[in-house]
Amino acid sequence: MSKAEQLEQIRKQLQEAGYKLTAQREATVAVILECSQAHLSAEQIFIKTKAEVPEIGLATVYRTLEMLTELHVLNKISFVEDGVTHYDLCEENASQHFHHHLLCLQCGAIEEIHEDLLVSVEQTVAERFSFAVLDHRLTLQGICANCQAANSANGLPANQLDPSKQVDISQL
Amino acid sequence: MSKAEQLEQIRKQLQEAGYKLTAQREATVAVILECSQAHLSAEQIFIKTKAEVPEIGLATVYRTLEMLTELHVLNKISFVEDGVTHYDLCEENASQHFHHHLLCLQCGAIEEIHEDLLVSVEQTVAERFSFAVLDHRLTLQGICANCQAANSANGLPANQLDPSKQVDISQL
DNA sequence: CTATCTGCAAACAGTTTGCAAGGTG
DNA sequence: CACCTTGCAAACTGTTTGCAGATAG
Repeated sequence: MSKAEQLEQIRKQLQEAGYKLTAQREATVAVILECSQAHLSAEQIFIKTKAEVPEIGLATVYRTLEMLTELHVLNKISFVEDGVTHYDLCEENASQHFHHHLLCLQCGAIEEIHEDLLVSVEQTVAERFSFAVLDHRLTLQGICANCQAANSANGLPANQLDPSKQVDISQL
Repeated sequence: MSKAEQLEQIRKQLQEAGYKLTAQREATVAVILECSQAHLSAEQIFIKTKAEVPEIGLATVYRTLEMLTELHVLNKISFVEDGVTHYDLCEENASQHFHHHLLCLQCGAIEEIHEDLLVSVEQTVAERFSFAVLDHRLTLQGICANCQAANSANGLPANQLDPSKQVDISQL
């Protein structure tokens, strides 16, 4: 599905839910689609949207994000426990199951995995704990391929954190 | 390992790291050990500690929690994206791998699973994405056994959320 | 005795809310 | 034209910090 189609679909969802189509909302949605891989925070979305629609206020962005979360267009997430909420675009298809994330502890990069790796895990839990699984949140923390290569090049163990290279993840 | 032994061990860790053993810190650690299953927030820990040591201040609790997190005695977590950090006691044994959580979306109960269910998942990711996994965060969201039973008793589908029973998870 | 630690209050950052003005359907 | 939506500023919440006095080692 193309960006334009996605935007059109979200627009329709808003309308069906009885919301009005304002310039601010469209611009916000456009920014979110544009940067869907970036896991932006509200503030970051605000700044990017303000570049398009300068008269927008931060409160409106928050209200729009809240709205989109209710409509299951977005998911709130926080990888780092720094009190900042980031927003993640939901998959457009039927599967309500949330995708997984790989968080590089060295460079802070976040990669998404869209295969569902937890089918058997969820089955195990359902059986062993009588727990009916509806969704999941999985983040694997480690070192991405790039940083492994960089570490090797510097004569360091590839699969161990290089503290000198480590960025402050809470700044992301 | 008993509570007393754990407390003793943490006390030793503090000392070795060059921290002083104050009454406030001991009381805070005691509360955390006491309620290790409850995933308390800083405020909740403060209230329980103040019951023991009334002259303690909230800032001290925050500073102690920060300290214990650095010493890898605690882990910061947030199941619900409400901006409140909760604290989770680390396993005392060698395995640095974080345990998993089952979050009941109906009653808000949180169960811990201490078996590592992700060995094969991590292997898959390592191979397919060249990602060196160091740790993980997994929360399975669904309906606990209790709520399933309650739903059944009320003639509702056991494995589907009963909205009328749903508590505000962000209040936990 | 000295460096660390404490409580308090003020400062902070992210988010939410009340309100009057503006815009959509 | 009625109601929704907006921007602004003020309020709020969880957390952090500066400081003078208290305290552990």
